[in-house]
Amino acid sequence: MNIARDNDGTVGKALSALELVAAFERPVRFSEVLEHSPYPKATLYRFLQTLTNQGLLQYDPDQGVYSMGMRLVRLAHAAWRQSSLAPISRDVLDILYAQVGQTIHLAQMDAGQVLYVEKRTAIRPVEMFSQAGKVGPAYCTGVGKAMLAYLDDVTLEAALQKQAFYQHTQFTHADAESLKTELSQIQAEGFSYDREEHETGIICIAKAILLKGRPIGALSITTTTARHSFDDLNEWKQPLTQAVEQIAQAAKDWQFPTL
Amino acid sequence: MNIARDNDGTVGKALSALELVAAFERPVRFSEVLEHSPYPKATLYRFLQTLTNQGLLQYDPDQGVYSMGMRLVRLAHAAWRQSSLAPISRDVLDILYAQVGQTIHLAQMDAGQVLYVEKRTAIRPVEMFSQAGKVGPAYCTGVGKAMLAYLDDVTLEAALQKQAFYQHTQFTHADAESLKTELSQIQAEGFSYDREEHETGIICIAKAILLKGRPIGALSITTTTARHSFDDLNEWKQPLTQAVEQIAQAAKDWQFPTL
DNA sequence: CGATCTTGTTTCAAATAATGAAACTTGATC
DNA sequence: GATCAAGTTTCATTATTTGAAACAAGATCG
Repeated sequence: MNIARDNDGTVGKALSALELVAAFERPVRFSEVLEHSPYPKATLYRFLQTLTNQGLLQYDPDQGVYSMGMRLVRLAHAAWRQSSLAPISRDVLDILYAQVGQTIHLAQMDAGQVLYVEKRTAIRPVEMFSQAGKVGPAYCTGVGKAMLAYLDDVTLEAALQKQAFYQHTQFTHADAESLKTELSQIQAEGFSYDREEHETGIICIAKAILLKGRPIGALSITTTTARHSFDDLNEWKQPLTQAVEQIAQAAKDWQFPTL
Repeated sequence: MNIARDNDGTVGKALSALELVAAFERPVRFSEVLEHSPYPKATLYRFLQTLTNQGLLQYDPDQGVYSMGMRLVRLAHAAWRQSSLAPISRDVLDILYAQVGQTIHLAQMDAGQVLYVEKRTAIRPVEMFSQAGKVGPAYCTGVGKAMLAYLDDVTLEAALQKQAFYQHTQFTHADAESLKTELSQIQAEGFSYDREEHETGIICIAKAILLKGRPIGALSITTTTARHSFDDLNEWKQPLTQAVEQIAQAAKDWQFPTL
C-alpha cells in the first residue's frame, strides 16, 4: 500500500449509508434515512438491504425500523483487542488512579479527533461505551493537544485543515496560529494542559504516549478549579510520566500499530 | 424488506475479508491473511486496501501490518446507543446488583450465540470490551437457554443447526434433544439454570427479557458452588423478575428492535 | 556478486455487479 | 372508494470488480 487513493467504490458508498443510520439516536424508518441521503430511493434501499443481510444493520419488521447491527459490536471487540491502548493499559491505569484519585482519560487520535478509549472516575471505575468510543475535539483538550504536539507537519496540517475552531469557553484557542505556538511549548515541556479551554471549571494535565517518536495516544488527569489550582497539576507529573512510560513499553512489546 | 436474500455482493465479500483480519489477536501481515483467505492475491489485496481507506482497517507502513480500524469502535458506539439493552438497563442493573451482590450478566442473542452486553461484578462494576462484546455458546449458559426457550421453532432450529455440542463439563447437554426437553421446562417455569454446564463450580439463574413474546435479551445472576447451593438460586427469583420487567418496560418505550 | 526466493503491488480485457427512473404494491387517511 | 404516502421491485444501461499474470523490491543463498 503506497499511497492511499480516494477510491471509495461500492463498499465506501454502502458504509456512508451505514453512517447515515449511525447518526440517529434511535432506530429509524427508511424514509427518515432517505431524507438525509444523497442516494436515490432504490439505491439507498438496496444498501440498507445489503447492510442488513450482513448484520451491520438490524431491521425490525414489526416497527419497520433500522438500527445498527450487533455484528459491529463483535468487530469492534476485535479492534479493541488488536489496536487499542486500552487492553494493554488497564493495569497501569488502575495503579495511576489509585495514586492520584482523579478522573483519568486515555485517548487516541482518530481522523483528527480525539477518541477516548478508556477512563477511570471516582463514580464508576470503567464506563462502558457510554464514555469509551466517544470522540471529542483535539485542539481544546489536554489529550488532543498532547498528541498534536508530536505530529509531523504534514499530518498536523491535515488535521487542522478540517478543524473548525469553536469557542467553547473564553480560553479556547481561536485559530491555528495560537494553537501551534502552544504546541511547540508542549513539545518542549513534555506536558500539555487544559486550562478551562473546553469546559469552564475543568482543568487537566496530559502527556503523549510515544512509540518511535510518534504519538499513539495520550493520558490525562482531570480535576476541577473548585478542588485544585493550575499549580496543583504539577504534582501529578511524576506518576503521569511513569504511567505513560509503562504504556509505551507495553505497546512496543505488542508491536502496536503506529497511526 | 420482505425476505432476506442471500445476496452478498461486493460489500459482503469485503466484510468477509475484514473478518479474516478480525480473527487474529494481533496486527497481521498481508501474507498471513492471504493464507487464510479464499480470495486470489490481487482481490484480497484490493479488499484490504479499500477497507483501510474506509477506516475499517488500519495499516502500519513501518511494520507492514494490518489491524482493525478505530472507525469500527465509533460505529459500535452508535450500535450500542441504538440497539443494545445496555444503555436502557444500566440503572436497573445497578439496583439489582445492590440487592443480590452477585455477578450479573446481561446478554442478547447474536447469530445463534450469546452476546454479553453488560456486566456487574464484585471486582469491577463494569468491564470494558474485555467482557462486553464477548460471545459465548447458547446451549450451555443460563442466559442462552433462557432466550432459546422463547424462540419460535424455525429460528430455534436454525440456531441449533450450526451448533456443535461441545462437552464443557459432565453436565453439559450432549445433543439437541435433551436441550429441547429442558427448554420447554424453562418456558413453563420462566427461569433457566446453569448447573455447572459451562464451567465446573459455576452456577446461575437466568430469565429472558420478552418484548411482544419474543426474547430480546436475558439477565442472569451467577455464583459458585462454593458459596451457594442450587436451592439458594431461588432466593433471587424475585429481584431478578423485577429487574427483567423493568428492562422490558424500558425497551417498549424505546421502540427497541426485536431480533 | 549474481541468482533465487519471498513478499507485496500493479495492469488490463473480460466478467459481473451496481444503478436509478419508473412502475408497482400496500396500507393508511379522508 | 378515492387519494396519498411509504416501501418494494423491475430491467436495460452503465460502471465496477475480477484475477491471472507480469512486475517491483527486498531478503537470502551459493
